[in-house]
Amino acid sequence: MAEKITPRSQDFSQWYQDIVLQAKLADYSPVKGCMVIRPNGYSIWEAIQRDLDRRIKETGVRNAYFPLFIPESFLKKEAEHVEGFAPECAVVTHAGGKKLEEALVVRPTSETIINSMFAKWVQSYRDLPLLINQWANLVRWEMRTRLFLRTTEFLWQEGHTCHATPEEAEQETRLMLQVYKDFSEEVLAMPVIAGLKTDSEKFAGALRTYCIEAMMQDKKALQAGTSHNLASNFAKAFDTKFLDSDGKQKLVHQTSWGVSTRLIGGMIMTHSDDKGLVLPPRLASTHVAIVPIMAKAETKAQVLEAADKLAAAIREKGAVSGLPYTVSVSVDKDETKQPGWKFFEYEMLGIPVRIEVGPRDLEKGQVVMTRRDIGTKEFVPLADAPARVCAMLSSMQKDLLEKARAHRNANTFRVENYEEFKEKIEGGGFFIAPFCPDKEVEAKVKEETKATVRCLPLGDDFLPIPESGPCMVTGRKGNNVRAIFARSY
RNA sequence: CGGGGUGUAGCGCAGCUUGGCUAGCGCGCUUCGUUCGGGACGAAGAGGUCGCAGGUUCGAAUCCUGUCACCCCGACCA
Repeated sequence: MAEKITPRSQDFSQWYQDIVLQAKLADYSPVKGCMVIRPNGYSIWEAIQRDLDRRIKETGVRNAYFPLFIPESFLKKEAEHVEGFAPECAVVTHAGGKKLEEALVVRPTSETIINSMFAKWVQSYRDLPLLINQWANLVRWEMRTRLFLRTTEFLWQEGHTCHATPEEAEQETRLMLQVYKDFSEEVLAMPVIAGLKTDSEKFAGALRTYCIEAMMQDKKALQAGTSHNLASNFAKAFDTKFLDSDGKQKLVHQTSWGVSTRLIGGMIMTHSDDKGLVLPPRLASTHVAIVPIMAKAETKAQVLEAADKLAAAIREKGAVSGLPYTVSVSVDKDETKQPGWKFFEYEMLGIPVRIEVGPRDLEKGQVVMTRRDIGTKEFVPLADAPARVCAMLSSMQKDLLEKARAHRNANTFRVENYEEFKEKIEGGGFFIAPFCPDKEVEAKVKEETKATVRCLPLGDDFLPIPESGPCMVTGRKGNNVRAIFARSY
């Protein structure tokens, strides 16, 4: 039984944790840093998988599966890669009752094990492009963990592709970035900024890393997905070559890209409120909860019948409404819980639409509908209810995105100089400024302000474009680009 | 690894400063009855090696020593 949620909005981490635990999305596991995903949480992941998998396949990518264990030597083949990942690897040294000849690393990402196979699969330019994706679990032994956002083991999708030319690889990298951006905004209703990571933030082993960055309600940034142009770095290490049409042996150009269960955390921190979870309809496994008011014995049968009929009518209407999902309706016939209790529970769980059907409504030929995010009650004639539900689901999906976008835009600022930035960063938000990316300068900014360059945004999108000017931090002129600075998760 | 905090019933906590009788409270759970349009009420019940180990004492949840675990903040990262 869910207890009343304790609003602890002054402490965003606690608030977030309350939502996760009380909406029964996840639990702490017996192993520190790992997470047990409960059915409520997993159904969100299933919705993400279903939709994103379709989008990925539409680009021509096919699913496959590679092993959990990676020989230690594979990881060491790409110098930058091993340096980046070695500290957070879990390593199996014993198995079958004895010490292993070669230790096995539990995959922190699969570039190496996949390249060991790609090297065999790719022979000719006719084998290219090779477009592979896998849904898998990973282990990264981080120092600090957070439910959904950074757990020791997590679920993700990782795509790995090989191309004949650098141009094709770059095109694929950008294509998948766009897939992520569209997915994030259309399905999670989470607006993101697509951009390029600076060298100090890029993936270990990549030529370039692109990312999508979202703003949470506490105005901190969350990296929600990445797409890497790996160039031939791994191809060199694994000798992944093909014979081109010009008769020459060439190294393939590769990409890799992924999003994880972190998206669930981001979605929660984007939409939820002190009453609990708020689920965008496209992620909900139940869209409509009908609560029949069954108190009076003489009207009970009539109310239940009306509720069942309404549920059927909504399902029917949903099927022809053009909504990109099957509208799922539940009728709560549990007589041991009072209606009020049910209302609070459905709010906690984030069910998008709640409908009350009671004897007084039936007399007037109406029902009471409540949208989770705005919470105002609406009296709707029974006959109009199915259409109204579909319209509500559709507008809720849109409104959540717009609300989050408005929040982000209202907290995105231009800054002119470093002093101004240092002052304003205390209030949180995104800060856009001309910047000349440089490892040491970025380290200094992080040290002094706890903020990092989240990305160098692509395109103009909504962003206020700073006048071309001197680098915000160093004051140097020339070669500056727009950068977004923020504190992040 | 550094800083802070917490371990007492399934969950949330009080009690500890200043040791004392049978360790309390709220929620939840069980049974019965009345309820039911925003978290119902009454009655009766079940549930505890007070994180663990050692010490001081006539007597320890309480004092001392050690130890373990977890949470939050930071460093690392998706």
